[in-house]
Amino acid sequence: MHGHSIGELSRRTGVKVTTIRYYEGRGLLPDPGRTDGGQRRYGDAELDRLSFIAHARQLGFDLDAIAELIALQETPQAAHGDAHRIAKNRITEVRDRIERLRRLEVELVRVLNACDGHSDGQPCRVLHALADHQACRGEH
Amino acid sequence: MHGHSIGELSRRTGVKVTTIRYYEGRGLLPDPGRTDGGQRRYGDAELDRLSFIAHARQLGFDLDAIAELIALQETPQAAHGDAHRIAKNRITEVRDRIERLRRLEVELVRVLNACDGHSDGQPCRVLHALADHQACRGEH
DNA sequence: ATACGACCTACAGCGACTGTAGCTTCAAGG
DNA sequence: CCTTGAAGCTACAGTCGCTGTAGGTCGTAT
Repeated sequence: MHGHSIGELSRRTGVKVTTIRYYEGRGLLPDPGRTDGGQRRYGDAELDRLSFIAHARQLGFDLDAIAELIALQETPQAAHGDAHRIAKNRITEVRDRIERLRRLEVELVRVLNACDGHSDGQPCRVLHALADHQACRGEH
Repeated sequence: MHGHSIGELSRRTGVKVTTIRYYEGRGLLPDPGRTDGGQRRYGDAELDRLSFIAHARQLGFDLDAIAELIALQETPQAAHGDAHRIAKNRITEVRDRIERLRRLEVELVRVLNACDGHSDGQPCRVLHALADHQACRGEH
């Protein structure tokens, strides 16, 4: 038997078996060869491509962006502009997300500090602070 | 006619009409009164609760956590511990997320810098850098 | 009385998987 | 060669938090 089984690909890339099949359904992986019994057998090219996908996913690219990047890989010349654009978009997204999360953190700390945790019998002021949107005007 | 229509609640809270009905289905809002014709009519208590939910959602609490916070509001005494725990968990989540995004940003910049964008005819090195998981060991 | 916007229910779809049910196949040990 | 058990197969439902659609009804102003 030559070729890697789907389980072996899974072990080597950390991508779950069901997810690999899902990627195939989405067109990110080609229909691999099959054994007589109908089980998938992969070559090293598929392993490389799956590693690429896994890494790009960890970097937060969505599957459409990854499909586009794969298409660029297949036409190596003149792909710089597109690849750079996709990567730059992603960096911008990440920076925006960080900025928003930082403001969130500030406000969550404010909410938590609204109550000292000791005024027994009184409603917790955290709950009140959560209801109060006035205090965080412009933060989100 | 007394009571607010669902559209009025929507306008006042910024929560879409369909979303308000969805919250009702999820048990976050009570079954409100209805007109003879079957349209929902809300009081101020529902408006307040919806504002609470909207604000908590903006802070990234999931609907289960919000349901728990609402339950705490209804039993004001001794709710401090729970409310603080939920809020602290959220802060921890947000900080983790920021940390991971920061590492992501560093690596995305590395990926983008892998190619100067000018070596025409050669495959773009951004694509290679995306495939190469070795260079970012331990980063994610 | 009519027009028209707002409302109603019920259900399908999104993204990126995950989990389940109920099978079949492969590879190793006896 | 035969059995066993892990690994594989398909197909479809469920996750989360909505959003959108279809096809109808209601409320209010003129």
